[in-house]
Amino acid sequence: MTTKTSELLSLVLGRRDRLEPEERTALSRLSVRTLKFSHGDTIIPAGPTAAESCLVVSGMALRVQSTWAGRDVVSAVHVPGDFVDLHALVLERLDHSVIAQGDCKVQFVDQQQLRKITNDFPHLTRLFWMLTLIDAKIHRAWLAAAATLRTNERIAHFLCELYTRYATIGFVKNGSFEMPLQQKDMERLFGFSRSHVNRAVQELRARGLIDWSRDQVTVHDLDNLKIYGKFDADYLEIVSARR
Amino acid sequence: MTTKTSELLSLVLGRRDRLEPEERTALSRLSVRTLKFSHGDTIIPAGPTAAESCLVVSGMALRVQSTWAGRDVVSAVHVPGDFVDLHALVLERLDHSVIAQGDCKVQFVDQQQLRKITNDFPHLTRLFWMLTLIDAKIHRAWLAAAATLRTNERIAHFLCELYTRYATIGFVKNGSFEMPLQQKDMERLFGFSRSHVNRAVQELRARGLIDWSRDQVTVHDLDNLKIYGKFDADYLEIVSARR
DNA sequence: CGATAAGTTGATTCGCATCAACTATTGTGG
DNA sequence: CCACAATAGTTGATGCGAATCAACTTATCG
Repeated sequence: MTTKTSELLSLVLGRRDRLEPEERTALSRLSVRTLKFSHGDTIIPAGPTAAESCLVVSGMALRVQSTWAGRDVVSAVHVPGDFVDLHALVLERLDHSVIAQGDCKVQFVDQQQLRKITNDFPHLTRLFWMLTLIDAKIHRAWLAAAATLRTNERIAHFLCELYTRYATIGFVKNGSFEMPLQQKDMERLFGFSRSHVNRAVQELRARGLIDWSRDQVTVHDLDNLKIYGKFDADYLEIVSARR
Repeated sequence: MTTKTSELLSLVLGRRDRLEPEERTALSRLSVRTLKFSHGDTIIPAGPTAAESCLVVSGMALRVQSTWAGRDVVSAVHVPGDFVDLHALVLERLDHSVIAQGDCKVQFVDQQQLRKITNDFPHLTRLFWMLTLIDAKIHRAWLAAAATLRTNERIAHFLCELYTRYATIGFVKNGSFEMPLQQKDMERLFGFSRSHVNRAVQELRARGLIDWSRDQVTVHDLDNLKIYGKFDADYLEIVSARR
């Protein structure tokens, strides 16, 4: 199933910078395959890089590192509009798998065509590059959080991040968003145990900051959640600029 | 002090891919300023991105996140040959400062000129991109380590990484390398307390894996250090390929 | 409506922070 | 060059945060 369009891509890049008409045309000429995955499916396996890069259309995709210890660790979460394995365009081996978290629709873009864009459109290339750099910023924010925050704060921080990312794509309604991750998944995200996560969540609830039922998170008091989780949205680079 | 050469840059990129003569020429035409810093100096401040990117020539540079909590966290260490803030070329705000760890020599490269390279040399651009992607891989490896390893293992893992990175630039002699970081610095790296780090180091010593005196680390048993620290060098992408 | 999975609660154990000496090393000025 | 100061490393005691194990309750789904 190959459709001749990638509106989504123009939209995503257009949020961060102005696109020239010919750039939009080039993007729309990319042939994409759209596939659906269900919970737990491997979208891209670790190892030698694939021939396609993928873009999340709906649902959530996780980057899962299989550590030597046998435990899986989630190193990134991706929401609609995120280009997940764009870096595979330049790297030889993927250090992680991409896994569907819940139902997930994904557009695959041929790497040859992307590479051609990097040959012909320097400005677009910089924007692609930027997307991977924002991922790196998020990694660093997580690292800083891991080194300085305790469970409760860490979870608050993460929820602020998700809230912000969902808000920019219009997925937050009345302070609530659909939550593809459950409490038990926090284990693979941060290495915290299930019961401990649960107690942390209860603490956040008790403070009147959030509610978190199975598949729905409601933020009651964003300002204080940010303070509690020591969250500063700067790192998400949600600004438009000439790049 | 502006010298008209950047041998180092050709060397660094040339390790990961074959460079065309005209690419080498373009790199060597970059004007660089070389500056020296001493321990604790700020090489690049956080905030609005600077007009230059920098390349470590000698010594060590750290990326330091100033978290909301007031505590500093090191999110990356950089050794000679590393392009530290290349990502500033595309981003608007730097999320961290770059700080000298011990004496440190750095080459500054003008961003305008780098940007021009991204306009004219797609292949070089992909290689620059790759450098930032390797940084991201290291971030992810650290995240996985943070979620799964305990102090002792974590330090072993980090020493394996440093060993490997130093080895590729010929800084390891008889299993020893000069260590710009002291035990007390591990606190800012991982969030571990000084005494706990110390006990971990002693454990590694007792196991006959390493020695770590003030400014020198000696790896006695690399194989077992890797096993102990669950280290797999794959993520450092020390391979040459067409990119 | 029973089966399964997610969430919740409690008890126990252990890793790591913290605080507080103390020792060894490096650096400094007289 | 030595004496002293400052810093890094080491050791011990104590308390807390988080893992672990086990039971139990609540949701979800066939």
